[in-house]
Amino acid sequence: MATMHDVARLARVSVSTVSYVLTGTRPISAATRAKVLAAMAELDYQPNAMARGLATRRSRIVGLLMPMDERGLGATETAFVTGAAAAASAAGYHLVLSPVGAADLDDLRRLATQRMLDGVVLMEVQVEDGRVAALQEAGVPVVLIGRTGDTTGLPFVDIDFDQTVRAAVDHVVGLGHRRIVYVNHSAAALATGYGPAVRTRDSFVAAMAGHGLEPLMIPAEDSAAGGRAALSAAIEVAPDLTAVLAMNENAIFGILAELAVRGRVVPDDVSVVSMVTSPQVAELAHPALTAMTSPGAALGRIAVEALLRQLDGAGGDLHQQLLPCVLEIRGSTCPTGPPGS
Amino acid sequence: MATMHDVARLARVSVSTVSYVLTGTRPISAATRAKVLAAMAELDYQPNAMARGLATRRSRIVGLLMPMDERGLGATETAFVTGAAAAASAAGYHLVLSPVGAADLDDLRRLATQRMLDGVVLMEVQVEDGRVAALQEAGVPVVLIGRTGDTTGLPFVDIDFDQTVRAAVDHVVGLGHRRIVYVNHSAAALATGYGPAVRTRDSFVAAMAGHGLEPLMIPAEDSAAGGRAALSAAIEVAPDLTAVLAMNENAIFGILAELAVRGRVVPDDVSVVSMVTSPQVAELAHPALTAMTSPGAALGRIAVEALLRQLDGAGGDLHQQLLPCVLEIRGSTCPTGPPGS
DNA sequence: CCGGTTAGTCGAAACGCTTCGACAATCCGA
DNA sequence: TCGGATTGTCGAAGCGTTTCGACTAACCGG
Repeated sequence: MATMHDVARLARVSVSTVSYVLTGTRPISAATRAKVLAAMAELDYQPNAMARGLATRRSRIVGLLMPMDERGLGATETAFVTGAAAAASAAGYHLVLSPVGAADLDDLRRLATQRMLDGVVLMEVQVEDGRVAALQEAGVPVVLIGRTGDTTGLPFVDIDFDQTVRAAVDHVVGLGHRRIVYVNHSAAALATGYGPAVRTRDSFVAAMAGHGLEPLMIPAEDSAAGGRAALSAAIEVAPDLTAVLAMNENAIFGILAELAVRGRVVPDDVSVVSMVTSPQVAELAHPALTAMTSPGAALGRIAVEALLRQLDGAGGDLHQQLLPCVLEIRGSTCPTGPPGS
Repeated sequence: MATMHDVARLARVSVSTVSYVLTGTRPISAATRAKVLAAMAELDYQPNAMARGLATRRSRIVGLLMPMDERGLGATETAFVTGAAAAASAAGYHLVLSPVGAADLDDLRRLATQRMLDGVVLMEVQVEDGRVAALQEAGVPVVLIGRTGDTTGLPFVDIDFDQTVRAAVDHVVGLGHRRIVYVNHSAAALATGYGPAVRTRDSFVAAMAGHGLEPLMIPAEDSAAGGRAALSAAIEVAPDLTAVLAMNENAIFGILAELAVRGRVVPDDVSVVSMVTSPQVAELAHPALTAMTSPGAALGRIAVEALLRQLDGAGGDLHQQLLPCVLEIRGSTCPTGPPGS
């Protein structure tokens, strides 16, 4: 635990000189710099992060705020986290994981006011999200993964759900499908204004309308059982369906199971596309799922990078970005049979 | 951003008095305490975490160190993370996620010497893991999730792989199966001494021997494709196999797919048990998988709690704990048919 | 009624860094 | 050759806490 004092003494310079060598804030002669660096190496010196943080009023820590209520994270959210952690670490920042729900605004405020976090990335953003305002009041820079209803002045990165839904719809319509059902997130998610749920619903309606088709959406709990129930419900309403798009990472396996039970084979009888999915998950099913593959880790990375840029004052332009999901055709979709067959 | 000075001035007491009210280190009269608390409330005061950290030499931050090389985290590891985050947060600590691989020991040393972390939880521990020594040299308290080969003096929490494997083997043997193959993690994981891989291998051999059966283990890459390949290999060696135990969370779906392709139905022809798995994943398959369900979040929680206890000096006893996986019988296992049929 | 605790408070010195103002020495163009 | 920049270094004042020693006033047993 050598301190700067020790280094200074050993190098026979003043403490401030050591500091300048470290931060490059002022010019230092090559000779002195060498002496100081040698002393540092000899003492195995590492600056004390707390002291530096106190003096600079910057902790070099950013927070990743996510509600951790229910069942933990899906594969997609996990990718955000790892992407964010990697980006932070690459920039010499630390990433703290704060399980602070949309509910406990007081916890959030406390967290924000402690000045331990230079900024935060907010995950699982609701269309109306009190956390954003709370953080802004506390003067903590924020970047959203996802977005609120009104995004004016708010930096965010999100999946381009509209593009995603349209691409998926276009894909199956292009294959000849007409009777298409969209299995969304849960009714509860829809009700609380969970962005991905409401946005995809709206886009689905619009996309189907664009093709002159009737939109049929069914919400599903985020579990295999939920998926089975949803598919049963869908078949009830539209026995003649030939394609299902599913948003819900876990539900989709239930959907496949229920289709199998009912003797409808994928993709011959029913085409299935998984909506915001990692390749690994898509490969789990058999046949492998045609999917809109999510930008995953990139989202987390970009969010953190935007946040750091904002911190480094470079600021200027507001970072608002939508990342597309890209269609990867695997084995779960195919053209409809000849009409009338 | 009120400071302690502001509070002190408003309450007409000295700074140290405010501090004593906050920390309870010295007796304070009820009247003064009330004044101080009122002032804090009025100013919306929150202690500055950095300053406190500097003065106390304790950051109230613990690290979760995990290599984030490959494909990110599986569902099981994700559960560790969320469990750890929740536990830290509940204790008023912060949890930083540090993607520091087993390789970059220098990064680790730097991290450790910065005194930003009061202690760390180490994930994905190898049987020989240089990180442990590096951290101990730096004087940073550690708790492992997993364990090294020699655990003397090292606090850890791990899954009881021996119990898990035995329970799974006993289950299928009890159902009448004799020709049983174990699909392990990848050959690479085995080679680098990844604990779960080597330990389950050994336990499997022992458990099978205990039943007078021949152990057959096949490594598999951690992907659906890996699982398919592994099952093909298994059938090559043991065409008459009737049960497969699989460790590999992703591979297992490949195994199921390959079985389906080969016309072997689960569970009638082949019983399958998934080895260290979350219920959600087990429910994804159809039929739902009989599985040894992993302690998941509990592991992360317990690790952090043990670490914090260690930090609070309570210390004393070394925390070494193995958590069992519990067998949950679902649809993927059943008794063998009548002999000779 | 007196010396010794104890309760309650204060001031000042850390903690380990950054940064500002000052100062000496060197440089350069006129 | 001189005066103003520039370069390189130092000392000291923070940053916002905790904590130690000291002090006062009240308390208590003998």
